[in-house]
Amino acid sequence: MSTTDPRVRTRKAPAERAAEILDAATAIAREQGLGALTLRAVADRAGVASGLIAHYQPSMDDLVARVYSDLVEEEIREVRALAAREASPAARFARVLETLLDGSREDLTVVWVESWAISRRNPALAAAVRRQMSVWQLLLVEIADEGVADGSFATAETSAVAWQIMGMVDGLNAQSLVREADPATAIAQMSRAAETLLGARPGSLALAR
Amino acid sequence: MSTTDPRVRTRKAPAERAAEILDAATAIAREQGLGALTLRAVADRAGVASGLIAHYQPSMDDLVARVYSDLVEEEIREVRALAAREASPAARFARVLETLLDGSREDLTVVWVESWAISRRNPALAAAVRRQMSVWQLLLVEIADEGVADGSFATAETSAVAWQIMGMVDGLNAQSLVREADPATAIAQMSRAAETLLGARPGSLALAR
DNA sequence: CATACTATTGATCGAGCGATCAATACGCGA
DNA sequence: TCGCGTATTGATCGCTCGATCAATAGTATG
Repeated sequence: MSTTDPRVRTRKAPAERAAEILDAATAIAREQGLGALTLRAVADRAGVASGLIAHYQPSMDDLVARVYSDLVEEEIREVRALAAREASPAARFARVLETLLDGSREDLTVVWVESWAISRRNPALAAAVRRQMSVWQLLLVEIADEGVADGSFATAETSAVAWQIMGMVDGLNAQSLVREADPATAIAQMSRAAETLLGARPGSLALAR
Repeated sequence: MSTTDPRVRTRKAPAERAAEILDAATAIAREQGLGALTLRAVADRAGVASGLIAHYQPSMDDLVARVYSDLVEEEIREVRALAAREASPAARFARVLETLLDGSREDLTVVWVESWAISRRNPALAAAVRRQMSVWQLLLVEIADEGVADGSFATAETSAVAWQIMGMVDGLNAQSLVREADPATAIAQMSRAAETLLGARPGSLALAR
């Protein structure tokens, strides 16, 4: 029987290795949340020694912030793309609410909720959270402004309304982590609430099925 | 110069000591959140050896869950008392929303947000969170039912509406930890949204100032 | 006053964390 | 093909965590 030899080293281009490490970290965050992002966990997942992680990512705090940003950025891009396929501002807004609340993104909700707590002791993450919240809000403001422009919404405060709706959605998702609830009900109620805040015609944010 | 003698032991009645430890733990949670609740931190705060904490609280997970429950229970009691002073169901509901969103309970919001994240690795806390969420929801349902009974609200779904409003409020509070916002705006918008969901007359949940 | 009970102490264990670093060996350019 | 640069390894440090436990000393009881 052969003793387990020291690991065969495979030497890769720095950029390639860095990407692998980031991929491994991202996968862990998706599956187990940001709290599971430890030096050794990432090393195991990437199949390298722990020291190599530190070589490419001198600070774990920064890595956590980076992974968080990448994940949320991708989510925003996806949601934006889904919204863009709808014909009207009202339909776009409705699609965003539905996509965020349909329960299909639980892994991201875990990341999101953990980010609030971890931010308190990770300044880099705190900054990233603030940044990505602004990006989210901007997406909602854009659609809201379009709705105001074409007359389907009526509010002078799209910015404040966007923040409000965003907070509400986040809370409902966080709640869904603890208590299983029917997504359809949450979507329907959130849509009605959004209609009120946006000054949209009642029912105009209900999903056409 | 005298060497620092071993600590003078003060022996107290078990019930008294247990209460002191719980008080120390509660104070830490209020000031620094549930994440700061460590064996040694509680021992320092209570002025006793670390081993004594373990003597009275064999599991830190349980202590965290207990402290969480106590804090939330007290908050619910306070909010309930404030609501009870209002004359009508609509005024009571409005008072609850205002109290929860006026930004004066940031320490509890930190506890609340951390509880979601820590629950994922602390089953006792997870159970406590579910339990207290139900208590919160029950308070809202009670007021909502009273409103339906006296005709000021019109919805067949007070239970679902209560869950929804609770989630929304939690999300807005969590958001306020990261982004400073005007509480008055959040309260006004949340009230309008709640009117829609409860089937209340527009403006009936606005605060009488 | 003597004794037994137990509240209390503080050292200790094992685990996990981020970070550091000397040693090693891979692979490209000369 | 050789040698150098550096990617990579894995041991190690210092720290904090929850938990455990033998030793100690208050206090009540007889």
